[in-house]
Amino acid sequence: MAPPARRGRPRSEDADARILQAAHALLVERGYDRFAIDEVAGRAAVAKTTLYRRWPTKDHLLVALVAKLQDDVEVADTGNIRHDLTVYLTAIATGLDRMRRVGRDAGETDRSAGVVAELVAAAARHPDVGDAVRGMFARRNALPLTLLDHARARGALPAGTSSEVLFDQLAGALYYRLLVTGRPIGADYVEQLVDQVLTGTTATPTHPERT
Amino acid sequence: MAPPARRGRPRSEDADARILQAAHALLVERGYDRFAIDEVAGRAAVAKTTLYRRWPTKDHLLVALVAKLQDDVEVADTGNIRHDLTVYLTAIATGLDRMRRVGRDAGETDRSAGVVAELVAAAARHPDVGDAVRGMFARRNALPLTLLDHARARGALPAGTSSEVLFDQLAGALYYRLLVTGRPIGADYVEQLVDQVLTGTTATPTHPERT
Amino acid sequence: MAPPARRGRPRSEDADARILQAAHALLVERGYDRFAIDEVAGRAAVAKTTLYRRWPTKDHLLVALVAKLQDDVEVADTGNIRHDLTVYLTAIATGLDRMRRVGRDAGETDRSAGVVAELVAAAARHPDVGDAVRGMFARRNALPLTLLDHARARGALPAGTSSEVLFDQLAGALYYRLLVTGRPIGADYVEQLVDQVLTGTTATPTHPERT
Amino acid sequence: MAPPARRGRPRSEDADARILQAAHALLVERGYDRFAIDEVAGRAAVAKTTLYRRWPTKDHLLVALVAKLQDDVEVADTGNIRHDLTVYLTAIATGLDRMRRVGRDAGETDRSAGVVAELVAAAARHPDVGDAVRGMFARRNALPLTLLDHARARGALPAGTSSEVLFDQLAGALYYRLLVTGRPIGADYVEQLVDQVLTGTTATPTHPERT
DNA sequence: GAGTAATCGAGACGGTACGTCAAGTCTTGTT
DNA sequence: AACAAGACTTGACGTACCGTCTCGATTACTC
Repeated sequence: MAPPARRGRPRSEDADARILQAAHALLVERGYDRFAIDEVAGRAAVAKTTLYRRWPTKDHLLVALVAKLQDDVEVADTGNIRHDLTVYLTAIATGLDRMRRVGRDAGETDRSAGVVAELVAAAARHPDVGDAVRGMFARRNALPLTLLDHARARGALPAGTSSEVLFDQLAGALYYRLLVTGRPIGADYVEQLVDQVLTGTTATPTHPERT
Repeated sequence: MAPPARRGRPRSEDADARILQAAHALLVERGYDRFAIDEVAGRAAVAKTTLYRRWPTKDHLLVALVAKLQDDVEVADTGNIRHDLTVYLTAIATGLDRMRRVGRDAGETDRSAGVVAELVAAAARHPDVGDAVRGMFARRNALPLTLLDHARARGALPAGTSSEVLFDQLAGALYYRLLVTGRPIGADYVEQLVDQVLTGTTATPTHPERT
Repeated sequence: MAPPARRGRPRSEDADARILQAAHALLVERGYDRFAIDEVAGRAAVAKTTLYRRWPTKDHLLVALVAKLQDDVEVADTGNIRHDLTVYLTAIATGLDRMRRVGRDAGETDRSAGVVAELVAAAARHPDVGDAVRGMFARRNALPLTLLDHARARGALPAGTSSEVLFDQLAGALYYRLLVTGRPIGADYVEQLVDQVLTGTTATPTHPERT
Repeated sequence: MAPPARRGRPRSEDADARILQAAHALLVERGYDRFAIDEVAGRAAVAKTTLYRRWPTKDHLLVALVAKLQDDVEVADTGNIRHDLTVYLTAIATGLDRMRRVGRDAGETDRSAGVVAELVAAAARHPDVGDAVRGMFARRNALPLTLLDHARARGALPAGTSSEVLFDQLAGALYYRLLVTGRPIGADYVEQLVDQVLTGTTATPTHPERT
């Protein structure tokens, strides 16, 4: 079946691009508050109507933007769960760290959470934004979860372990640091975290692993 | 030493109380957006300036409010780390759950994070609010951390374990669920979480523990 | 030539009208202090921004309002300068007297200058308001000035007389009474004033005048 | 009779002086709006209470201040009315010109009326301020009025002339220029004004006068 | 010299309005 | 239809200044 023929002038894809680009620039410059839709439109040389036709809310635009920025983290299943997790979480941590700096002057050293926090708040404000955000995370975490499933299947994790809970422990620790305690999330932290989460669970691997 | 002589009319403690009370009521009724400073002042029968003299921002008021609401969670050190942690985390989870419902109609079932998310965002927006929030959490978490330290000291946790990282795994998982994935945080989840975190670590305790 | 193509939504003339009307009503009711922009907007059923887009200040609004209220005083050149001036000045005096009562309860007998004084003060505060006010008066006084010019041309005034200075004497006396001494400005006063100003000047008219 | 013995601490005359001085400085710097009582008190190193105990209102302070600034214009009765008036009015004009510049940057060329306009408006707002202002002017104008009376008595002015109306013509013209038309008030203007007012009236003097 | 009474400095307070800002909608004419 | 431009509604924000009040500390006069 043919798609229902659209009538009238088609939407400009160029506008989409310009808007997102302008929004990105502004977000980086200023952070989410002091981020005005009017100015995004202005910079994108686009009417506000055009913008609102695409994203009904400032928060919606934010999610769309973050979703686009979200570089797809590669997940390799090398068979060494400890190594694979470390790589994956380090990538996440790096991304978070980049975001937390958004909208702040270089010199500022406050350990704040920036855009991620606003994203979370936006998700809390609008149900549909929440759905979008959760969907984004679900898609993103699908691969690491199967990674854990595979590890358990081959005996690298105890049978009773829940992949989901295990992943909560890992990702949760990262976000907790970022959003709540504000403590730094360096490579050493990630390693220690993975170590400690897998301690005992991998103490008696069915298959030997390269450490 | 004499207390530094106060000059000028002292601040009305009554006003403080009335403001916080009004703010609390309004927050519960409406949630953080649709929570207007003007109205708080109005309900507290206080001039807006009086309010702003104390808290320069809506966000500042929020933190002050949450800090006051924060009922001190009791931590008992029974010697059974698994049990103590479960009790503690359950208390936290219950508190979070209560907060997430703030400002929503009873019927609403969206799994959103409400006030906590806004708190986190507020912390990200203003450095000083961030400091306050982090301080609040630090104070709150001090006791459970020593709990873990004691447990390790008596051999209930492996020597190499970092209390802090361990706590991140636990609290982090809770906040991650609340703020990011939005999945429910029931008693069963808390139990499974504690179990899994202590798995292996407590598999070979130096001292036997009363279950 | 084509009129410069208007872009965007045109300003609502309806809003203009409603604002001025509301402002007028409120000014008459209350006087210039106790005249709140918020309430003008409210009564006009217009957003405050809509009002501020047109007049950036309470003072600007006032001038615009007074300029509109300013009923054009008819000036007839009957050839009898004494008569014509008396008529004109009486009209002015009546207008001033009406304005001075604006915003006062009927019973109040204080001899104050009301709106005119505020208008003058507003002109002193903002350069652009001053320009507007001066322009308003210039337009208004143009006719009587030519009246005087004609009178001098036909010999009803001495050749050396400056119309402008003469007019200052007349109008000035009125405003001086209104704003400074606060003494009443009745029909008899106007007549005496005109008499005295023209005394001697018209003692030896070149052309006879009808009294 | 002895004055009723005052009880309690006497008012500090020093405070009076400091307040007026500070008010003067601030008025000159800023003009009447942007002239904040708080700042006057601050500069005078005086509590606001102390200030308000003396002048119940900003406007009252203004009048008191202007009254003090008002340098007493000398009036000499030389017998030459034209000359005496010119001298007197020139003094007034100079004073007005000084006041109109108050609170403006040197470069500003707008012809506005500054403090005088505010004084007039203040008089219009508060009845008692109005009384004070009118009293001030009455005292000030008493001498020139008797000057005119004397001139009429000795035949230098026609018998039917009203001194008051005549003075209105003179002073009125000055204030009209200052407050309404904003045109300059130079020495030449004053001379022309006096000339024109006395024209005809002094055309047939009983006693000859030195021109 | 111990009251008594008013003043003083400091600064919080209630109140009122101001002018601003940003979000999201609507109305033009144009493409 | 979508678009650019820009006016519109709504709602809140944070500020400014006024004039009042409440402290504790002075500073006189009086008894």
